[in-house]
Amino acid sequence: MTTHMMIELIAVLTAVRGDVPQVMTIDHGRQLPSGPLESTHRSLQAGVRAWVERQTGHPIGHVEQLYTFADHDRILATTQGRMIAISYLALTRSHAGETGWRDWYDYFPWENCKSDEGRACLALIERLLCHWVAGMGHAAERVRQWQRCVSLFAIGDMVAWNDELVLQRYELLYEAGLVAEAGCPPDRAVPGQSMHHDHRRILATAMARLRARIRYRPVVFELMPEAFTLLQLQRVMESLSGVHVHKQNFRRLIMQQQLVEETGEIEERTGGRPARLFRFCGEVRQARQFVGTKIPLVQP
Amino acid sequence: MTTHMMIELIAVLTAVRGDVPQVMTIDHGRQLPSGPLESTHRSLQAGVRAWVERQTGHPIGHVEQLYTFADHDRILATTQGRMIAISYLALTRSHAGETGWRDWYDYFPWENCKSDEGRACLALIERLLCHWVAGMGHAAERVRQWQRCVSLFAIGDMVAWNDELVLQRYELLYEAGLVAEAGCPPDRAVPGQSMHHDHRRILATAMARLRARIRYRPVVFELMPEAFTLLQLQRVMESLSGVHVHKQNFRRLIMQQQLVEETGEIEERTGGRPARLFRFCGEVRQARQFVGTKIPLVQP
DNA sequence: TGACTTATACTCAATATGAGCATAAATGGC
DNA sequence: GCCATTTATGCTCATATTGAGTATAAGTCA
Repeated sequence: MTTHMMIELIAVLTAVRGDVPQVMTIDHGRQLPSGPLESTHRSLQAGVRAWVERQTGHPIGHVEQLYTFADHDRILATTQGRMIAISYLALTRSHAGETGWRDWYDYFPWENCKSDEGRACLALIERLLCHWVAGMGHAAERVRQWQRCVSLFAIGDMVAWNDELVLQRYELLYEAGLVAEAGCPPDRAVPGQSMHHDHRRILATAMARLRARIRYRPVVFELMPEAFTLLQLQRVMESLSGVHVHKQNFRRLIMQQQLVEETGEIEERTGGRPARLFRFCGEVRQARQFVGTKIPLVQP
Repeated sequence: MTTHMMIELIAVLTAVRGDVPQVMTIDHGRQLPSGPLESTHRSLQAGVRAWVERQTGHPIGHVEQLYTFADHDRILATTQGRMIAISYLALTRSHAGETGWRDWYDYFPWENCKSDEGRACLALIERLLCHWVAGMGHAAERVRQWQRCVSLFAIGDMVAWNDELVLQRYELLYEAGLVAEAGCPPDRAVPGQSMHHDHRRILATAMARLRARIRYRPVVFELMPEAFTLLQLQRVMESLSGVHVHKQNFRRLIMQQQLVEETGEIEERTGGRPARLFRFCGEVRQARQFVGTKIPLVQP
């Protein structure tokens, strides 16, 4: 029953610099930081928290378990034991130019529908998937997989783009052999940097989870500075979700939910009319942290 | 690095009998079924699936990872190694009177707000929590914890009942020392059967996850028979979520989403006017399984 | 000064939602 | 057969939410 096992903790540590969501990496952006579970850790959560805070020197806000993997890829070559990886999403406030931070969308350019680069990448993916489906033997399978492509990548305006399907889209590209991790030669692969092992997959899981969370829970504020303007908040939401937001409606929803309160200060350097600064009213809402945020995310 | 470890898989296997959600247990309802991870399993998910199907003889529909625990409670006494438990939610269609099945609400009577028993239990909990809070030293702490009680148990109509907060409510009762698992003597505990280890906590996690899932994904149908009337579907949704639904609005939403199609058959034995039978159109929707269901859940 | 930027307030139509009314079609009791 | 009761099903209506636009304020920069 008791066999040789290694438990590995993998952290997707995320922060936002300017408006750009970033992830902490090691090995020149090829891997996520990871470490073994130590017996001194009171719990898994405590283990991740302590270890990440020691590594980066930053206090961590939100920490959340993502997924536990134990696939055959993860069988250790050296011992006859198995490798179990428990992945976590951790949010931290800011960082002053330390190394290791990479942009989310270096790995998933197609997830950034806001940018021209993202849209170009999506157009390319559409062509490649079309080609992939066309090469299938059975007609029924062709139809089924094309349906899947259409709904995941919102091809042809039949369905709306769903920003939370990051993992499903990556898995489709993997199945279609369009990413380097699936053994695809770099010149045929879709744009986007690959990672070692299944780390890009784990990053996709984290992105999907965070995109889902910011919709219903006030976790964005873990990534914001103490005081911020409503446009700054909107820009962070947009860059995390990868889609545009209607500015006036965004303000309306934030205000009417009383998630934030005015600091009384004014931000002068907006490039236009000065803006009021806000802070998250976490104290009031800490006890009733279950009410949920609603953010209007729309198409470009 | 490589230490003695035991990986345990714990399954919350759920089915619905009549209108009643049930969970598979062992040890006279005191434990959830669990087994060690075997090296023959290709992946964790495959391991759970194979093992549960072998144990029950039923095919499993939806399988979903819940959470991985490694707290100090779980350190093995016999060896110096650590115990890791990976919990799963699994859904199966029906069962013909096998042993081991228990009602959800035997463990969590307060989660069933539909029933008189549930409402009575909630009234009792309100009194007990009030007493717990009153005994606190600091006034600030009293206010904070009472806020928490109010929002979790929807005390005094200030906030609406949120059916997805099963885990948070259980944790509050645990902290308040009102459940047997927290060392509370049975005569002082809140109604509801306790379980060994942290198994009731894991069940709470599963219930919360399933309540959240049925709102946005068409997983209810994994629990339904092949053909069903709309009222049967509604009753299952209500019993899973524990709250009432407006019948006409429920039908409207189900129909307009085209989740189901008529079988052409008629169910005569409704106790009133015969009802049309429906089936889930899974074939059509399998490819675009990401659209999401919307179910109107309201208060009694 | 005028073009441009951002901030902020307000309006309006389309849609979604919650709640109810009305009618249809079966049952069982008398 | 008649009537109370049960469930099924179709339809209406007020209200809330949402998407999208207009209008105005108050800065910057050339």
